[in-house]
Amino acid sequence: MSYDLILSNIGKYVVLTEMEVTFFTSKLELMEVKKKDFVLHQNERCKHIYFLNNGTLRAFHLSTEGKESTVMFAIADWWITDMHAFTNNASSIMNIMAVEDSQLLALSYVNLERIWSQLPKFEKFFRILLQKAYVREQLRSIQNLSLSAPERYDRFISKYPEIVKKVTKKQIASYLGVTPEFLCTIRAKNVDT
Amino acid sequence: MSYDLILSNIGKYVVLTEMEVTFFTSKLELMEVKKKDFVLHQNERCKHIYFLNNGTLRAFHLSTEGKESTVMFAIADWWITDMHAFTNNASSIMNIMAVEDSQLLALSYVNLERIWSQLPKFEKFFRILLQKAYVREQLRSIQNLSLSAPERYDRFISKYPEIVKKVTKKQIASYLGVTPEFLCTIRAKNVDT
DNA sequence: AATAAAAATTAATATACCTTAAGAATACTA
DNA sequence: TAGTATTCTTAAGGTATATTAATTTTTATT
Repeated sequence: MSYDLILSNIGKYVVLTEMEVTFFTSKLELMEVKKKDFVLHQNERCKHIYFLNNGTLRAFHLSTEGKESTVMFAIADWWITDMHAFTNNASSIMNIMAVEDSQLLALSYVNLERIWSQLPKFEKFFRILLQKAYVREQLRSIQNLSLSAPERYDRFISKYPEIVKKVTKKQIASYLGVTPEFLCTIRAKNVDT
Repeated sequence: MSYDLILSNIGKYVVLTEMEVTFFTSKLELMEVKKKDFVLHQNERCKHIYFLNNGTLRAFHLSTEGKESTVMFAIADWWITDMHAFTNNASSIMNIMAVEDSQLLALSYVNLERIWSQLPKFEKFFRILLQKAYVREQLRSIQNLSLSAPERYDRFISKYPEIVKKVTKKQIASYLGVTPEFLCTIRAKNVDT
């Protein structure tokens, strides 16, 4: 069933009653997207937060010069959205696109606010989710500042082996902040990978 | 009084009763630190989250090669901690040091858990706090990937003018991920700043 | 006020990473 | 299945930023 994964994801941090499960799942919309479909377009409103049942998504910022910067990848069991645009009803600074055919559960901000007000447990759950997201992003900043590109690549492949299987080298390069050509020379020197 | 600022900070997002204020403030410890005092040492446990009443703090990671990377600055009305170490009772990956004499309110994790369990409003407050921290950090990642050093410097001084007044150029350089020498040449070209 | 220490500046040289370009390998599409 | 587009790879040359070092300015200490 489509809700097993999301319920076990939430169940890691809070325990829900049957009624709470019913209320919560009634707010979810199941979505199927094809490879290369846009889940979110940059500069448009971001109405939903998405949970990945399966597949792979990529969030990327497109600069005025046409340069892509990958903000994050998401695979099964991950949540993804443009958090600023989502929580402030602002226009988004990133695109979210399917790397492969994917199945998502979408939750609108309007519904999330209803959930928060009726089920305070979800405030706790999202607090924990955001705590982990913040820690992850802060660690990324530290590593961007303190490590060379080859070191960042090594950490990436050992930290996210499942993502490495799904996305192109070019996309990894744009996450690490190097050109695909330079990532290639990095890999040529790493005899192993 | 020492609690005015923190209560107005919290009051922006949740409304507290008098009893809740009393309960919450009873968990805070007032601390005074002198310039260059360590509030947190890297590799040690991080027991507290800190709210700045006044002064300036800097969080920085020290690599094995001795290179400093500034993770964040905090001025009056900001919260600061090593979030990973704090929430997981893990050893910290950063130092937090006073840039100038500062007055802090410290809240231990043990007490924060008591507050969360007794006052669910504080789950909401921290959810919002973490949401903003995550968005800020994600934006920083995007800018590190997509902008040149001079552009990053321009954004920094226009986004954080109050911090610019308090910290050294060297510290700003280590936040931007450039050497102090290079920041200097950037500034020399910017006729204005 | 004098001295020491740290930060800021400037400049020469070095290097990590980028740009451009072209060919080879994979992956899509008709 | 061929044809086309995309990604990956390799290499030459270029640029942004680092390194080293020396000087000046600012800040801290006695």
